[in-house]
Amino acid sequence: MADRQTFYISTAISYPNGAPHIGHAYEIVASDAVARFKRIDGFDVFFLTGTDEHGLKIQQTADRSGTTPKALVDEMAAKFQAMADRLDASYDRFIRTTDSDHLAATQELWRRMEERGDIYLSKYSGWYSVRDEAYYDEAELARQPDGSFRAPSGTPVEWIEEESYFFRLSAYQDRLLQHYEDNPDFISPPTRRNEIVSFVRSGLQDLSISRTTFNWGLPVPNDPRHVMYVWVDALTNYLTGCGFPDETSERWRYWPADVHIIGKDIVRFHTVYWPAFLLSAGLPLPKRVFGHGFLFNRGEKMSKSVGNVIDPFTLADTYGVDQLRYFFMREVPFGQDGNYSHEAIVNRINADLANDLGNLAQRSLSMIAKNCEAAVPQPGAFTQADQDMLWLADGLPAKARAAVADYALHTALSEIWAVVADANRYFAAHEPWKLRKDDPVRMATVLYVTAEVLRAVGILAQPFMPSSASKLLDLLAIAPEDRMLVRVGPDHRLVPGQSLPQPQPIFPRYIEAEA
RNA sequence: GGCGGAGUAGCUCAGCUGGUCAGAGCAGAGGAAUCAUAAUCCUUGUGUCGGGGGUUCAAAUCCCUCCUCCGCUACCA
Repeated sequence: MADRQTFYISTAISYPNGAPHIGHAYEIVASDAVARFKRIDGFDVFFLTGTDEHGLKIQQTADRSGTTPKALVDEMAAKFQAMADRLDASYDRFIRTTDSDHLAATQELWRRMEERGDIYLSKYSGWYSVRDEAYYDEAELARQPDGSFRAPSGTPVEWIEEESYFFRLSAYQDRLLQHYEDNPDFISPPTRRNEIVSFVRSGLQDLSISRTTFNWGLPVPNDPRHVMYVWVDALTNYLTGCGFPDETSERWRYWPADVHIIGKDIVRFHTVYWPAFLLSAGLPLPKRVFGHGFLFNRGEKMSKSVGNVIDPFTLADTYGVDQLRYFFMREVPFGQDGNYSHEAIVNRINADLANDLGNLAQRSLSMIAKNCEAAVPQPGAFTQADQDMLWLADGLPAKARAAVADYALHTALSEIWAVVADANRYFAAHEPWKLRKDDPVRMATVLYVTAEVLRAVGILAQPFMPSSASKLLDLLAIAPEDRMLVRVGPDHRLVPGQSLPQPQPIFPRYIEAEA
């Protein structure tokens, strides 16, 4: 156990200012698939997700709702966690930035950056729109006839000066560029890397990292007038999750993270600010940051006004958790934007799951149940065709590993389903239903080979569709300890004579409800 | 404006460092089979590989240019 290689993966922590939506669902499902994949590949995995609960907006929302920030985030965090559970996310910790150990971790990170001389007190000033709750650059403003300025949104702005602590981000430009250079995979996919490199090359300004205008946040060490602002607080969750600053914690072995899975909109914070903070604090940097794309509803961004906001719980209820997970990961190349629609989801469910895999399992296993005394058949000598089919299945772990190493989850699934398609062709070509009378040994061989393919596919499918894959492996009487990736292949074939349970359909077709 | 990415069959896209690269899946059409969740299998694409020019024996694949779309261009989580 202690010798196993660790793998630490995190999602971004969600800002629970509104209900969880499909974007949150997408991110956690994809991250979960990677976490599960690594587990069945023998890694000692730590999978972190959670909520980012401080900040002005939470405070304002709470004020508007006549509640307290803490009561609000307690309620909202529970929803996010419920979504993670509903989607079968196998997180090891659900972290909340209001957790007590997070205060200790964040203040310690602050102290270390301060010790390094990277934090100083100054004034944060700028054109502020009260109505937009945002600062604007002078270049963005429009001058009015009376000499005043307006924000791009048309709202009035005023010049505000506020005392703030700053982080000396400007000092890290060269070190960051060097790090990008030395670690080409640090930012993925490459298009995001290009953007960040270009951004950092253009020069970095110091970063305001505290606020005095609201108090729903973590206090700055030794200066409680200030709360830590946004990123110092939020990003540090990745350290808190594995025990920081207690380096004797049993979870500290997971740091540095192998990957932070995040949306493409927050790549900069994770690939510029975060590594700069860590460099300043003298901590190792995460190995990789992966910015995934967004899912759009028929090409349109979700918005309340358009009325196309979809509740992840409703999706799970409508299509099934595994079906939804499969769709997310198969339909859109991870890292790119994609679309979803009812038609597209139904098509995947019926074509890939029910027809290709579900039906293959059903047709082969029911023949075994009826003609092989409900036990793994005893195969005869393998022909070249049998051998070829088995080799294709045996090759899946290597292909899937390569794809997952690049976070190409859609490619991994594509490889797996290519073998499913091959198995359907193999099955049809050898017509075991005709062999039943004139060549039972040959029939048993074809059924055996098909079952072996199903075993491999079932093992490979676990990270993506945990409960369905588990059912499939149950139908093959595969013991829990035999469901690791290393069990795929010639050394651990199905044992002839092993009795099998009565086959059950695994992937039902999605039937359109009558209008 | 600057930097970067993309434009390939109806749809979604593979095609890395030039020579089976003109492809896959889905959708559509025809056929076969009946073990199976009316599932499966086989057959079927005359696409100017965004336009134009160039390099080369040979270019979606390299260079130039034009058109269109998209991302980033700092303190919003």
